[in-house]
Amino acid sequence: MRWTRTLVTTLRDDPQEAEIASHKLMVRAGLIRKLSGGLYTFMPLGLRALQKVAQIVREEMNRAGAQEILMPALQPAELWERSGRLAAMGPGMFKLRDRAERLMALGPTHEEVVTELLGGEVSSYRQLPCTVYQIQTKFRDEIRPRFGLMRAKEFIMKDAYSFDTSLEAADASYQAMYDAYTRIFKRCGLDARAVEADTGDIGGKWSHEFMVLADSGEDGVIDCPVCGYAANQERAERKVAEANETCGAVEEIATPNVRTIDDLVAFFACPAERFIKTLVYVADGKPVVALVPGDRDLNEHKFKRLLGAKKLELADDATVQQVTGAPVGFAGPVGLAVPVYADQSLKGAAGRITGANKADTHITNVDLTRDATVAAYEDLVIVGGGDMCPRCGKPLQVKRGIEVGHVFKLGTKYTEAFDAAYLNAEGQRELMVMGCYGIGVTRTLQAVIEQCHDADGIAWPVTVAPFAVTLLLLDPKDAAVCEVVDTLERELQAQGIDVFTDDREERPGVKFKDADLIGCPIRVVVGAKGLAKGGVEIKLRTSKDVAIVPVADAAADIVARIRAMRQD
RNA sequence: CGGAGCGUAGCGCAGCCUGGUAGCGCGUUUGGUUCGGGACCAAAAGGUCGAGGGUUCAAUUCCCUCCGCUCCGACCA
Repeated sequence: MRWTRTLVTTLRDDPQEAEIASHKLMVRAGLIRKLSGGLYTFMPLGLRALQKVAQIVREEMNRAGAQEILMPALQPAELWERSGRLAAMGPGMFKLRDRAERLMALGPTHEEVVTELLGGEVSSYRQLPCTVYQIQTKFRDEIRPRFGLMRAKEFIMKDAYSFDTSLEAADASYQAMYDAYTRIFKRCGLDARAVEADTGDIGGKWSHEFMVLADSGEDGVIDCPVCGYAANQERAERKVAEANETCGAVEEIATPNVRTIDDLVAFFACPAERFIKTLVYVADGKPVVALVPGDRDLNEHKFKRLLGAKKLELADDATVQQVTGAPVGFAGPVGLAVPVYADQSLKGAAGRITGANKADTHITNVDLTRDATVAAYEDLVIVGGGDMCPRCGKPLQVKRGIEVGHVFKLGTKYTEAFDAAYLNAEGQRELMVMGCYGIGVTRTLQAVIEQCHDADGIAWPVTVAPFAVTLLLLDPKDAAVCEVVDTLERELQAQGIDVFTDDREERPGVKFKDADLIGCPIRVVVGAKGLAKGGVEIKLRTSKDVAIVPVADAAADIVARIRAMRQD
């Protein structure tokens, strides 16, 4: 392909809207253009790279035995009512009405559609197991679209769904997808790892996320360097020792205007972990209280899961006043009429300081077991670096990660809602057991750039590069140079190699800079000077070495280099 | 939605505080000199100063409302 015949406009300056490297580079290299918040056009170079990623996904899905289908993005909302997710998704789902005023939705995911579909198609155990997938545009009315393609309102997802006769069989389907994911991210040149994850709204019991480690990642990843335990920070657990403390009688202390943990630390001259933070929440309309050590934050995901609540939010000031009888800042666990849950690290805690449920007052020498009624001691805090690994007890590390894929074991949550049953060998109806598996294809593309770039631009892995080769035509008016370029292009294309030729009337410096920015793995320079020195110049994007190769050997040399890169 | 900031030419920005209707760099067009790591000279095109309202003789500038965008939190591939 020739640059002068292609819509590729590179930018010298970083776009004002972009914050992270991959987003800046995608805009600067002319891969994407923004239409509006969270909505992007793929330009020719960006689309080529996207299609490379999609093709890798497709090949590995097929290899894992999944069948490609394509479901409608536009779906009747009634389907979502049946699964109960119309409410659960809430404003996160794009909704509209057709001319008959029927409520429709733009699919944010496809569990409902696929379960309805397979429920009708599968009637016998002989048809199982069955895994289907699609690569399709999804719509989510994100509260805050961010970082270009990382969190967009419209994005391309590969979603796969497995249907099995039993939990054991479903485990095998899950493992097949897990393995396929590992291969997909490796082939994309990504350093991705699977971590234990929270299941969120999709539901189900168990899930793994595939994380690309990057400082710009939106998720915290907890990682044990000793035993290999890895989990999303939302789910990560820790090992704690029980407190087993004792103390004297409770004492009231006047603490006018001392509300926050920082205030308390200053007032009592005592470390934050000696305080008990009392948090009032409202779970599905009912107030509940969570206790965590003063130096820790509550993990709302864990609390929500423990309560089995659909909705959990921090109580407003009026509710706090009602529950504790005191203004915000003086809540404590003693004498509350609502259920109280405490972090496991507070089991046996005594001699602690907490709110007195009375304005401008705290109490000391609190023994939780003696003075309060705690419904349960459970793991409730956000695990951080330095906490102990739940498996081996060694210190954990925190890293940042980009979630590029997620695999779930769903069980029968959806097959039950849609009565998706089959007849087993004994002729009895049984619900199919499901799994679902997503890859953010557009996000994966950006993650590749986030991981593969330097100060000069993108450094594509050969497997997803929009072109394997950029050919710089340095002297477009020199007939000999043009002929070499024509021949090389032909020879490489005959071998199935994508070549992007910079045939613009630009000075060499401009072409070098743009070639680095766009970042194709191999750069070939054809110019009068080079030819005089004996041939064309071949350089890898990731190396400084330049090889001068005779024109006659150039094509073979390039092909060999690409093969070598594909091997890695 | 809560908090912070921004909106001036295709892109990146200045001007606004202290009103007198716009300027710089990049890019684009034309001509010339250049030509191996983002050249130089000359000329030119390109702007409802986000939208609406208010104050004023006069608003890009001051005030109000709305819209859009970006960043920090809850959602997620």
